[in-house]
Amino acid sequence: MKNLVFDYKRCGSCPIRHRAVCARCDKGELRRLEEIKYYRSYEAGQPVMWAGDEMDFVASVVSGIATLSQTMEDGRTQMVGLLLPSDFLGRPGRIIAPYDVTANSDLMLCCFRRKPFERLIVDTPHIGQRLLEMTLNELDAAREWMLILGRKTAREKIASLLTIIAQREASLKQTAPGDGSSFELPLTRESMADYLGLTLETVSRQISSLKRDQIISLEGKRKVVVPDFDALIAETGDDADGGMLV
Amino acid sequence: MKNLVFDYKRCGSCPIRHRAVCARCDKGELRRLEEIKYYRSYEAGQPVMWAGDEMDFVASVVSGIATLSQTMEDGRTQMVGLLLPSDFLGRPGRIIAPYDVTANSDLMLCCFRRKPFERLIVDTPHIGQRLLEMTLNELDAAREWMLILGRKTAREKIASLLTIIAQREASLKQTAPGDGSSFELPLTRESMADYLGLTLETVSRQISSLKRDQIISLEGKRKVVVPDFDALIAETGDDADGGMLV
DNA sequence: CGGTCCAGTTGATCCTGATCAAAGCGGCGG
DNA sequence: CCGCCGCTTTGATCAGGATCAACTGGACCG
Repeated sequence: MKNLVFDYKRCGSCPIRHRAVCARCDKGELRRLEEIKYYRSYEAGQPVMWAGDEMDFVASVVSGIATLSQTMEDGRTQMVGLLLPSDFLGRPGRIIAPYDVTANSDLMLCCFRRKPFERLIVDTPHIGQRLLEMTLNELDAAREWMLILGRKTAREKIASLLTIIAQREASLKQTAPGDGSSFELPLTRESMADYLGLTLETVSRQISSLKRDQIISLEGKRKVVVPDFDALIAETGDDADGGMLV
Repeated sequence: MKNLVFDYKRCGSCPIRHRAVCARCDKGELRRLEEIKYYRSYEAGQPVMWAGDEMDFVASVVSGIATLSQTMEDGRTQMVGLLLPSDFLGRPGRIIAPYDVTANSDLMLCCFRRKPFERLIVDTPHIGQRLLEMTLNELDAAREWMLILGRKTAREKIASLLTIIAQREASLKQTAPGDGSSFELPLTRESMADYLGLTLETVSRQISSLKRDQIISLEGKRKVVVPDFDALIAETGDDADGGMLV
């Protein structure tokens, strides 16, 4: 989750400053990337792929939000991944999508055709290493998320989610979230509920409660203002320095 | 989680048939592995490392059970990883342990010193690729686990855990779990509770309930017999073929 | 044999978050 | 302007699992 400072000079030819593949790529590698690259856009709510579909590309999120989720037969759903701009989607070496992927807002993907991308990984070990690093980061985030799902109260869950989003939005702008910081909530109440293993009513109530206790305030429905960031972190149940800063 | 058929012939010089590094290693690579390898054993209950410790090795589980877990300040704990024999522990490229690691039964690790192991990865791309594949498997397991934690009832959680353990034990023996199969439960009620985000009382009650409904029976405290495996799977809430078979 | 310890079981009660229901609030098209 | 729709908020009630507490049974030991 730690922010990667993109190497703009060296990555000039890659329009999205792709986290996985640009920072250390030479001219030839960038040319090969350009050759297998194309863009796709999706409207809010549109499915990108269903679990079980064949994946013919891997991709990087240029703008918008995508979610990974699992659904049970009776309709219960759990979000298992949240992809913000610069996040990576797809798994080299896997052909079948393991989860439903949905555009949660208007979404632009920078896609790379899977087969030649896999060849590129084999030829270019540092790309493989970067993918391993990113996958380990995702694994850490997933395990942090497991603690949230398994052991936190509804209020702590909401505070944790707000903290995570604030930190990720800040890291995209290369800053740290501080007092008075504000950010757009890119999720509906229902998506937040699917993220946290709650119902949308409980999400709404807990947000109202945090508002009542002056931990946050809302401008409109979606913009969140955090007057005292440490106060928000205190509500997550984590100790001040550990946990969420992965 | 799919079982890897070890290449015994080529890995003869690696006593543990290490999943990560043996299957495609040549003589020179195996020699380098031997040079940086050593064994460590731990008693049941003994900590292997704490979150925040410096890790000077990566390792493979030879025998016994290890768990990864996170603990909140007030003592609530969530298990985030369960390592059975042949599973891999550690993260090339990371120096600080992200979670507590505990020996949950007598445990034997085959360790590799971290620094030279990382060098070996750089020199030997197929090891890096194998690590990426294993990490993706762990990520899939973590996300399956998130669905369990976030959306399943206590009874479904227990059934899911039993299914997972049955499948992993079976895969170590290169078989598939079937009707009448039985296995050792390697976890106490409390560990099961930490795995599933429940209390140990609830775990005990749900196991009793499954016993009462003839879904399982127990021999002693730890040996579980499953007369009808499909009936157990039906209790997990997953559809028959998807989900758990990752 | 009795005593202690520990993992597990079972019971009674409580509380958090789910469920069911209704109403508020923009935004948008006619 | 109205009516409709999607999203959100709030209220009333319910229930699943947590909590607190007592008890069982086996292993170990003097």
